This record gives sequence, structure tokens and C-alpha cells, in this order.
Amino acid sequence: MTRILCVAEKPSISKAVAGHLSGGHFQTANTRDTYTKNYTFNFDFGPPWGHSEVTMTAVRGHITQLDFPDDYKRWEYPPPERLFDARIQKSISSDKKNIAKNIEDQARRSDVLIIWTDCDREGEHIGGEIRDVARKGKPGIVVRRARFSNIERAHILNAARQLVALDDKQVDAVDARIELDLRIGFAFTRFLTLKLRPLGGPMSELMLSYGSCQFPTLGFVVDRYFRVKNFVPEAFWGIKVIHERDDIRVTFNWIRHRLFDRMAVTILFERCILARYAKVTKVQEKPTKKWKPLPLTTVEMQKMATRFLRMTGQEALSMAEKLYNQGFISYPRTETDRFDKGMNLQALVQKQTPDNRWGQFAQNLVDGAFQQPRQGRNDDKAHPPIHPVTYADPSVLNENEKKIYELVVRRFLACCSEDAKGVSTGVEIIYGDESFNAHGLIVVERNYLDVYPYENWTGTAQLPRFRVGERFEPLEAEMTEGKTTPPGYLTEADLIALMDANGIGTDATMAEHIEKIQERQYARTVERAGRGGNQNGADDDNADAPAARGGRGRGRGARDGRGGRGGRGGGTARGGGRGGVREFIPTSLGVALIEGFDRMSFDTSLGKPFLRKEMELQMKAICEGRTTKQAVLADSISKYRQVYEQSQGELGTLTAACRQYVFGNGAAAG
DNA sequence: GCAAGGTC
Repeated sequence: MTRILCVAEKPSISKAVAGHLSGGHFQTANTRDTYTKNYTFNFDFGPPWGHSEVTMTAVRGHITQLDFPDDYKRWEYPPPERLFDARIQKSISSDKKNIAKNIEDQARRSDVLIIWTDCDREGEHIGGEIRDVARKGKPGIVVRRARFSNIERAHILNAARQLVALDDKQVDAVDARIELDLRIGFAFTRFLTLKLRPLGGPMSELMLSYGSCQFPTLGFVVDRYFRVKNFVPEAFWGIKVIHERDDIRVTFNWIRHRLFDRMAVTILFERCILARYAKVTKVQEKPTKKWKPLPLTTVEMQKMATRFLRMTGQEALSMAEKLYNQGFISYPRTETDRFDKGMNLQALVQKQTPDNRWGQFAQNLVDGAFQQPRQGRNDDKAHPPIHPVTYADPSVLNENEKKIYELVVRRFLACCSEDAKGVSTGVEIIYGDESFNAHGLIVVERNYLDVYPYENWTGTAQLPRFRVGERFEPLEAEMTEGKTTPPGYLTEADLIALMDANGIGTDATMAEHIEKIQERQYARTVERAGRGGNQNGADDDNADAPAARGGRGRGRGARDGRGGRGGRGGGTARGGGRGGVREFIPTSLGVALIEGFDRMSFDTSLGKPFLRKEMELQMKAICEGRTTKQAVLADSISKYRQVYEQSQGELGTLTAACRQYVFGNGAAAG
């Protein structure tokens, strides 16, 4: 019989795949790595091997690391720029030695290696590492790759019979990323640390790191800080019309919303008053919906946890990992917001019926209210959206685990129920030469909202009856006055959204970069002061995060005050509470670093997200065969070397920024 | 003492 070695990216996948291929009948053996097991069973992979003896095992992520030789250990010499072309060496990471040994040993007694890593670029690279190690055990081993995008039984069985080759282009793309991050990160970190140390103050003892993700992350924080700081309020004026009918007081809003010219508004307002009567031009009543949320991704989970659960993104991810390792929820690092058609979601809903918080709701779904979830546009081809796998009794979870589990379950149940339904009414009038409108909303069926306290849909109220063509004399009309208000500082949810939109970090690492800029004392968080604005809540769920948010135009003006507080329904899971939102502000050091680079004469500053984006594009180009790893490396390294030389040449700009912000009067907070 | 990526 052919002997086949299968290797997955992580132990959980190896176990799940072994279960499917073997029909649940496999033998388990320990390895020298505590977390990984070898499963053995028989399986028919079809031609050419037919019935085979299979060993299925796993790695735990990447197994190799890239390093500079020992003669580059010292920071002062050789000078940092030498790291751009220093020799580098790949080796098995010290904590992966046992894993590598296991694969090498198993490969020695196998004819075929089948790689079962995640179907993404990093997964392909890990596949390459596995192949290299296996070839040490058996140079001529046949290497194949299984392509699977979820761990449904039928899908896995299918993947086992449609093996493909490992994609060396993707392996190369990741090789390039790893090398560039290493060279650029180390070179600029040493440069910054050594060159700014003589300035004294915090620079004399801190390590000043640079990274292609941490710097743009800091850049977002600094950018918003300046937008708040430099915000100049502008006065605006508007017109408000109020009428009362059937004991209902209706406010009509000006279609023009507001104007920044007092004289103009005064004239328009006077024409309204002179006209005396308003005329109804349009009355509309139509059914409307509030869409249920999309299936849960990692990014969305982190945003929600920071908004509603008083956790940081990192805490949320770490709790989700614990829940995953206990088998309560699915894999927590995913970009996918659509469930595979083949998944039996109703069975998962059924498992939630014993709960005394949402069990009844789950039971209703089982009894016929179940609806297929919406399909988002993202699919990482490796993992399904985050969902509950088994029921976890609250008594077996700690406080934070409980909160995250509740979030995952409620989101899942919301996904599997129906959109909320309502009736919206609209009345439009002409008064003078100006148009005004009023809106009313009546919520008819709450549906998913009943299990999902993170959102609410408040019926503004019912409007009284108006008829098209009728004329009436408004009860009140007044000219209003207001000022534009600055945006708030970045919340963690804002920051995650910006990173997501700009391709900074991955679902698994975004929270780490956010931690990193705080650890380096580039930024810190403060509790939001008691101002009303900038609370977006989760109601903007369906909108994609903008790549950059404008200083103005963020809200609809000062008038609406966005008094979101208390507007949403109170729910058990809403930890948020008054003033509980943390905001990110840069330290004076963080401002100095970003400003220092921004003021140099680069096309693209190191503090902006464009360089990381470019690296992403280059990787894509390698994957699509439009360029090669060697070309990208040569190109990028020479480019960054130029950036480095220029930074050295314009060091005065950077030190000036440090003097200004860290020691000067115009210092930033911190 | 430095990066970012994977995973436990």
C-alpha cells in the first residue's frame, strides 16, 4: 500500500480532516510536541495511489525563521544600512524543532506528502516549509496539495480527490514579504534608535522601532489627532419648521440642511414667513427594513468588542482563541462573511435552545423562523465566519469568555433570523421657496433585534396624516444657528476599520500592532471625555469603512449632536456604558516621528500606509506571475535603501520635529 | 534590544 503523509497548518484542522477521511476511525499517537498528534488510518485517495495508509499530522503556523548572521548582532556596527544587503539565513525556529523532526521522520517512511494548510498565501508558504522539511527525510517524496475552503465533510472528501500542486509563486511572494519586513524593520529601528538617542529625554532610553504596519497604524492616530487639534469651527444657519396635528408634534427639516451664510438664510427664512402657508407636495408611506447583520469576521468581532464589551481588540481575540480551543466556537481568525451553502446551520441553532437568555429565540428559529444568513462579499477561502460550535453553559466560562461567547452566539442567531421590518412615512412640504421634509418610522416586527441588543431601530414616531396638495400654516418656524464640531479622536474600532480598509496587518495581527504602538510609547488611550459626539454605535454596520475620514462631513452637523447615548436599547451584553470608550491619542514622541518623516521630501512618507499597500501589490504581482521574487526584492531593497539614505540626509528635519514636539511648547498630549 | 506573519 502507498504510504501517505498529510500535514495541516494547525492541530485542529488535522484532527478534523483525519476524522472526515477516516470516517471517525483513526489511531492517535503523541509526538514530542505537546500540541500535535499523529493520526493514522486508511483512505482511498483514488488513482494513482488507491487504498493507502495515511498519517495525518500538523504544524503550528510557520516553522522556519529568517535571521541575520551573528556578526550583525551589534547595533552600532556594522551600520544599520548594511542590513539591506547582509546575508540572511533560514532556520527552524527553536520552538518548532520537534514538529520539524516529526515531519522529517514521517516523511522518511512515506511515498507521498499531501499538504493541508489554509488556502491563503501564508498557508502556501507554510506548505513550502513543510515540503522542505519532508524532503530532508525523503528527497524524492511526491508532493501534492489539498485545496479546501471549509471543513465540511463532503468538501474535505472532495478536496482529497482533487489534489493540486503547491503554488510556488505564492510561496515566493511570502518569502519576499518576510525578507523585506526583516531588513527594513531592523535597519530603520536601529537607525531611529541610535540617531535620536543623543537628543536625550525619552529618546535616550526608549527603543524606537519602525515596521511597515506599526508606523502606518501610528500614522492614523496622529492624523486624526491633528484633525481634531486643527479643527476650526464654522458657524452655520438653518431653518426649522414645526407643526402640530392630531396631538403629534412634527419637525420638518430643511432640505438644504444648513448654509454657512447667515444673510442668505435670513432672506430665505423671511420668504418662508411671508408665504405664511406651507403646501404638502409629497406624502409617502412604504414598508422598510433594517437588515440583519452579516456573518461575523474577526475584524468585526474586534470592533464590536471594543465598542460594547469594554475590551481591547487583543483581549477579544485572545478570549475567542480560548473559546475555540475549548471547542465552543469556530476558528476565530477569519475574513469570511458568508456561510458555505453546505453547512447545517439549523443544527447549530438547535444547540443554543437550552440557554435561558436566547434559548427561546433559538427555538423559534428551529420551529420555522430560520432564514439563511446574508452573504457578504469576503471569503478568505480558509475559514467560515465565526460561529458557535457547541453550547457552552455560562458556568464553565470566565467573565470575558462569557461576553465574547454571548456576542458570537447572538450575532449568529441574528444572522439566522429575519430582517427587522417597519413602515416609514415621509412628508415633503414647500414653504416660501424652500422645501422641508419630515420622517416617521414605525417598527412592525423586531425579528433579529430581539436577540441582538447591540443594535436598535428606534421608531422616530408616527406622523400625523397629511394630504398632497393641502395647505397649512405651520405652528412655528425659526432660524437655527450652530457650529460645526471637531471629529472625536480615534476609537479602537475606528483604528481597526482604518487598518482594514488600508490593508495594514491581517485579522490575526491588527490588535498586535495597536498594542505595539502603545508599548513603544508612541500612543496611549484615554477614556472619552463626556462630550456627546462621535458615537457611531453599530448602526453603520452595513457600510464599509472609508479609507480616510474627512474632518468635516463626519456627522450631519452639530445640530443632531449624535446623542446616541441611551438611544439604543439596553441589553445584557452592552458593557459600553457612559464614557466607557477609549480613544487613541499620540504621545509627543509619536507625533514627532510621524511629523518628522512627513516633513521630509519623500514622495510617500514612511508614516503613510502607501508603502505597505505597495508591498501588497508587489506580492500580488508575484502570485500572478507578472514579476518575480528576485525582481521585487532587488527593486524594493534599492528603493528602501534610498529612503534610508534620504532619511539620513534629512535627519535634521526629524530631530527638529523631536525638539519641537517632545521638548517644545507646542507639544502634543502625553 | 529590532519586523510581520502564522499558531497554542
